[in-house]
Amino acid sequence: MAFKYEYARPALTVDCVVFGLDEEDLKVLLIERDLPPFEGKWALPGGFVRVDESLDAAALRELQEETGLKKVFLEQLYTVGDLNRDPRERVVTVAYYALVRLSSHNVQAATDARQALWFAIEDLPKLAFDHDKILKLAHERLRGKVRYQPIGFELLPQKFTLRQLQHLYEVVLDRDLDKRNFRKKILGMEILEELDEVEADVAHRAARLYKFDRRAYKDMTKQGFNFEI
Amino acid sequence: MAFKYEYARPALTVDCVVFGLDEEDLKVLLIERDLPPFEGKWALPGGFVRVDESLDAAALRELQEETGLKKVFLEQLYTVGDLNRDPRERVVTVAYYALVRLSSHNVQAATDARQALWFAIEDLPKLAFDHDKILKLAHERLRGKVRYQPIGFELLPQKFTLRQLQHLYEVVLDRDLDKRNFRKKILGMEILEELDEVEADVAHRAARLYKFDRRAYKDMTKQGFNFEI
DNA sequence: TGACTTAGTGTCAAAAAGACACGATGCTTA
DNA sequence: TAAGCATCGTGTCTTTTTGACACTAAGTCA
Repeated sequence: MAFKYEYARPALTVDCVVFGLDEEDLKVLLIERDLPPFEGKWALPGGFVRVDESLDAAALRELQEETGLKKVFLEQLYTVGDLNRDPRERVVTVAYYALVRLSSHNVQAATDARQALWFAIEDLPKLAFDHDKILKLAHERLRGKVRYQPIGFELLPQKFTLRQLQHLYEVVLDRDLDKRNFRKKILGMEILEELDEVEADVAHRAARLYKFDRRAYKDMTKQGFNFEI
Repeated sequence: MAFKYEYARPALTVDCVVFGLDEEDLKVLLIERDLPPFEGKWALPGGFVRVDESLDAAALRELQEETGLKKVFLEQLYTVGDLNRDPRERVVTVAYYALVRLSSHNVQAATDARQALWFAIEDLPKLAFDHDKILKLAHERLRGKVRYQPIGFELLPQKFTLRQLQHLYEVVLDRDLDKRNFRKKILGMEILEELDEVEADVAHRAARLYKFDRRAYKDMTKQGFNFEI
């Protein structure tokens, strides 16, 4: 007990809502807690912020420690500080959300976690603390933001088909999109680079692959372009 | 020094970017600090979060203590936790932004503040800590959010003319809007209640007054309506 | 009562969104 | 190796939305 303060201080943590996408669903990565409180319960990966690391660094570190994920897209979501959200003491948590390419990451439980598993967002277990609220908030943020910022690409492989891209928006926005209108719109933006490659290992005509052209996008935003699906 | 912890903890504060609108400009409320660090410098109103109050409550309390403002529209903005943002020690701050009806509030400096003053957002003094970054972030958030959430009304008196409403958007979005198109659009939403009253004390034909019909807006959002300017 | 200031109003053209269907391609399998 | 199957890739037309644009009406002031 080496650290003493004149006034009581809340503990400070970070928690991450990690989204991934497969052929079917939008998924969220949860860990099974290995320590009390809520031992054995599912929860968002997260943990205490060290006094000598930034909030972003803490989120990245906890993600890696508890799930093995590195170098993911990460953005701050909201800070939750209700009085009794943790049974031990006052804990304020800075929530983040992350987007990962599901296919290219193997998750692996580690520190403080028995296991880390992907859950379809439509089929979640009960969560520890107020993590269900945080998750809901993250889902709403994702749904809102994906429409006017090109963050959806973070959920896809670097090379993707227009079908995959459309599927992404259909899953996240939870509504069907018209194929021809979608293609017209997204290609009209000129932020996709058309590759001389088609998808492999499909039992039908293979679709062309595209890449998100981040440079073109940045240049265009400087000239007032607004991404919008 | 009665509070002891096993690990060092960052201090936790809240800071508020308070926006107001007058006939000319978008303004921000700043306080002149009465204590070190940055004594005598301008800063955002804010202060330490008590261990037994929620973050929102802390923001409201600090606003009232330092500026006299009560019952304002308040929304969380972002949490900043860079390592050396405070010269004393590690301080993490949860930033809020607030919108007030400038005409109907008298601000008054109190605890920890020599004075509280409104500054035009185009003409700000140098600020303490990293408050300039927070303010910029708040300004961007306001500009973005005002277009798709009806929060602008918080900056106007309860009864306002369409001219005032248009002026609000012109100031916040920093571009001119066409009078007829603006009126067509906003009246077409059916979220304004037309009053049997006109503005008073003007040296020309008086304009009709309107009220934001919050109930109609809520009903409509449930049916999928999306506010957008 | 005339000058001044702002209120309040509609049309038309351009652009964007949205509905809609079929031949081409490439793999599978009988 | 031909027929079947699944998905790819494409264009037109209608409706809706956006945006440009100017004058008369009302009320105040000198």
